[in-house]
Amino acid sequence: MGEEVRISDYDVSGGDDDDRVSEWEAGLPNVDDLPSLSQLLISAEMASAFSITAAPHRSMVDVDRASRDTVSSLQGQSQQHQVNKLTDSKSFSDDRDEEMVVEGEETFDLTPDGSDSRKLRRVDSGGASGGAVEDAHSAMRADDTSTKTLKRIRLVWTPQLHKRFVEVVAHLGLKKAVPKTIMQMMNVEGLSRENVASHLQKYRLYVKRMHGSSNEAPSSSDPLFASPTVPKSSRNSVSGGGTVNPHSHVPIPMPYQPQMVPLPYPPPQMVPNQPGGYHHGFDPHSHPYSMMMQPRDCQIEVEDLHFLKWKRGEVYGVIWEKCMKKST
DNA sequence: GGACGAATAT
DNA sequence: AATATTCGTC
Repeated sequence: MGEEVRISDYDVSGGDDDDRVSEWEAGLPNVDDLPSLSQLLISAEMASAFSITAAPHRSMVDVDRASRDTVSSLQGQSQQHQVNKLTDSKSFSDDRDEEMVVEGEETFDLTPDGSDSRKLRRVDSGGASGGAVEDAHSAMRADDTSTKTLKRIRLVWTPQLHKRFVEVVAHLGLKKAVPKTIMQMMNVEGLSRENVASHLQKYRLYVKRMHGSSNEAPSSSDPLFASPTVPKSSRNSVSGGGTVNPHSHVPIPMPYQPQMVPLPYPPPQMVPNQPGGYHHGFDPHSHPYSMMMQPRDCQIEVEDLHFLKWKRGEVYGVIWEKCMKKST
């Protein structure tokens, strides 16, 4: 349902764009209607009062260059921007007890330019050199599917991203949690299997390490471990609701800052990065896999997971939840 | 040949 | 330390 929208959003086939461009151009004001760029729009007094100086004259070349710079910088920054946005937005966590307000449309997007970036990587392992510099025009063209010269930039696993990762791994169980599956279930645009594999490797090491040291809560040594979730009890079979998730291991979170704000799974989403036939991210009807751990506050651990059904970006129901007081 | 996971590189 | 890349294996 949402998929078609996404697909059209990322449609890069030329025809439609041409129409829209000409439509857009038709709506532009006539040259005669536009004031000269050099024309003063405010009085001289006003200008001096606000220390406004006249902008230097700009030629078409300057304007063109500036717009290219803007485009290329946007392409370069968009990923970091997205990541930062995720990091910043929820800093004021207000924990709701019931009534988890979740914006179903919230979506991760790590794609630098909104188009297929998964294939961008190492197009030129040996050659390297002026890829990004080369043809500015091709960079501006909407159809970038052939010019994959952008290098995938280093992914930062924000607490939000990691949280979703942990949720998915917990849902799958450590056995079925393999990179590709995780990647698909995380449903994050621009997230590659390699990204997940690397993170998963670290995660497994962490789990192993935690398993060895019988005690949970590394406490003082690792302040980042102030995780609100439950590392222990991954062994005991899940009480209540058993059928839905046979392996509802309580996830062992990695040392990241606690994330109190529930970050919902977005509705299944077309991942434009996926090659060819992959567009079925996940079917929400047959797989109500969305779940989240939502610690209320520091005193409460979440024993089991909250499973939510998603449909058209809305929560249909909480299947179960179970919390338990921390014994301290 | 693709996916996985461990080893290794950055 | 975190993440990416390589490489042997299935």
